[in-house]
Amino acid sequence: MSNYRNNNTQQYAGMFKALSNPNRLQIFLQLTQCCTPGTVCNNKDIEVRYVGDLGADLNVAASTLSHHIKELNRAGLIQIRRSGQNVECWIEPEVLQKLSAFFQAGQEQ
Amino acid sequence: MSNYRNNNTQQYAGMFKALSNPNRLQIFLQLTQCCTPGTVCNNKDIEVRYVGDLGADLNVAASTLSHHIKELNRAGLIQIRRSGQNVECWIEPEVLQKLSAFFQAGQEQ
DNA sequence: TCTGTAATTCGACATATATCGAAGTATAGA
DNA sequence: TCTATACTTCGATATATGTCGAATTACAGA
Repeated sequence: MSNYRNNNTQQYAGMFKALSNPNRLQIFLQLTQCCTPGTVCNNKDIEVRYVGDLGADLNVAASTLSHHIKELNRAGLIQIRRSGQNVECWIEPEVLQKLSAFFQAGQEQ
Repeated sequence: MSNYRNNNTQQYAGMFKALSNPNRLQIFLQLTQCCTPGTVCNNKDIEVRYVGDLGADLNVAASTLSHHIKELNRAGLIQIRRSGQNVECWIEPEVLQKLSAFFQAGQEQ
């Protein structure tokens, strides 16, 4: 047993732990939605959202939201960057590719 | 926001929670390995293992192993069936497809 | 029926986590 | 410099989780 997945068990377990909380999963899913309803999608754009917006329909305290953002970032799932008063969040496409491939690896043989 | 992923947030969060424990993730990964080292793979076979074997290199008590198997099953990630003294475990291929697609959905647009 | 192996259930316990509110920091704008 | 907004940090707390060992159940074989 020694393929790339088994060598990174801790890392993946950390990602899944971050996604195991329904509120965090919602935040993550919002960041995977590439365009706001009614607009045209553009392949090349990476969707960026502000922390505050991500928590808008989540019904948690600001401090809790901040905590969740930090956890997602720590797990390597999202990137964050301050922009004035706001903090921008986004997902690097490689993260989604990596996770998708993780579950495909078992199917291909 | 209303695609198939967002409508099943709880279900997916449950799966990720099950995979968030390193020992459970190891068990899951073992079940995705379709053939034992040195043998020839066969597409058509679903890999089945006994509970005891899955815990062989895990260093947890039998009761803990049993608990983890139950959690994985409860999350819908693995199937179990008693076979004599042993209990067989396996992953339905659709589960892997579903999880892989979950992370692909954000990339395709 | 007895024995041994495989697995589960149960109760206990230490640790981790989700959440909150209060207080603090960072930034923009008047 | 003052104020408002966005976000973070901190401490507290209730709840969930991972783990164990002991006891129990399921089954196979002598």
